[in-house]
Amino acid sequence: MPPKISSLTDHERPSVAIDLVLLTVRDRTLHVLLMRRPDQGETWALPGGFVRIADSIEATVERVLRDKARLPGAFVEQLYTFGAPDRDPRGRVISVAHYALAPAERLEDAVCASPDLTLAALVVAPDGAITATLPDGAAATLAFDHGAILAQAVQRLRGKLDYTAVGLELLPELFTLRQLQEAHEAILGAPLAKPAFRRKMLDRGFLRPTGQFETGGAYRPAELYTRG
Amino acid sequence: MPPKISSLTDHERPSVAIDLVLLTVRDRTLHVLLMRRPDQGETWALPGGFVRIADSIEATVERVLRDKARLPGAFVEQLYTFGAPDRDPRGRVISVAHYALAPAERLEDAVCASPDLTLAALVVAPDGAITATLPDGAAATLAFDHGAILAQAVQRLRGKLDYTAVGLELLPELFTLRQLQEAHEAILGAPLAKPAFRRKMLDRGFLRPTGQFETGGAYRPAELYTRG
DNA sequence: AGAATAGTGTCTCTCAGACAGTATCTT
DNA sequence: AAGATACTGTCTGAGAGACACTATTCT
Repeated sequence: MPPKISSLTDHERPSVAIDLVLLTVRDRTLHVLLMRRPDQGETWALPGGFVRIADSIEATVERVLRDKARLPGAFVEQLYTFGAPDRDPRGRVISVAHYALAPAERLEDAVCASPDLTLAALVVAPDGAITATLPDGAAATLAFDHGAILAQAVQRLRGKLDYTAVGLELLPELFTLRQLQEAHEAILGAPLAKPAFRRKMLDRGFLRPTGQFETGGAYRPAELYTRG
Repeated sequence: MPPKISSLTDHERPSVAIDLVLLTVRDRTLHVLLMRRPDQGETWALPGGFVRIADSIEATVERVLRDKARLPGAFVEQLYTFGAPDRDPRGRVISVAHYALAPAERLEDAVCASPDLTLAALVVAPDGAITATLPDGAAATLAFDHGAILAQAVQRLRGKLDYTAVGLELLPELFTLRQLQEAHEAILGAPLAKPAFRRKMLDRGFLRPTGQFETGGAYRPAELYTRG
């Protein structure tokens, strides 16, 4: 019997999980959805779940998105697979990390529906280190290597902003160019020039004007756009 | 006992493997290292191996690189994790795919040392589909989902060419700008303008002139550069 | 001398950043 | 009318592509 086949049956196998970095923008600040971990003291964790033997990775992500974050159908992309032998003290767990984006309202609904969820603001230090700040102002202690996963998700998102329409996933159906620019600025942590931002977005054809305008504002209403 | 803990012990666990897309440039064409699979008929596969329970993913990659491809220390980066339940007919195997780059000479040495290895040229069809062509001119039949893994590796490499010095990994210690340009052109499948290419490479500081010149050429010798 | 390639100078076009200006809405 | 914001026109500088030119080596 060739050794390759025997490896399938003989060797002890690790558990495989997925973890989800669910990001949104609220109050001009990037936020992440965290779950309370009662078994780990006052630490917080990214929503996650084990990959069952008959499920694909994508199906597992969708299940976690539905059951733990109550956000089926959000934008998701695979991020990186973390497999250090000691990353989870409970045993050997390899985690296929994903990041997901959703409008703030949808995440707020999810947080209201479950007392174990919270939205933590991401504060970027001058040296680039990221701190997740809980609503009470305290810094969240993250379980396992979830801090590293979070940092990598933010980095990936920043890189994708330049050449994709990924920022649109953070906004509701109809939005103004100012909202989109504020979302970009929140992710990049730096201000952007308005005229250049407008031209770039419109020239690329990622969005389409609707002819409708925002209401309720104190000043001149801006036009509403949608994905196009 | 909370359900999270029980998942670690109760559930049936998948096998986890790594697969390696080992790329190089030879004769102005991108090539990939393939292994013969006697148990799968006349099909070819990417070098790979199972992640042992106490090994990290990186250690597994290094082991495969050393034992199967005989190329320790090559440039490697994680690519994507493939986890469709039916991707391997022998059982449930989740594969963390990586891609690696090495100079052609080093890969040719590895191929000479092992009769189960070959270098297949990657021919890109007008529609973008990639065919691995064996030295005898026949198209290689790839095992499992290795065709999809290969395609994704090429796509990632193309994207990285623009903003990183990743092309240098494909060349020997000393190289000319023409060699570097030919490597880029082989990966992109399109010709590049010489002056623009020179300026970009030199301005970015990725490489450093050595003052030495190539020898044995039929015409004017070009200066040799190295990483810097 | 001629051929082939190495390497450079210059023009243009595109695009991002910056600034200032005009337009339109609310109070 | 005043004030605030939406939206636009224009200048400038950086960088890529195209082209032509000079430089150097071998036959």
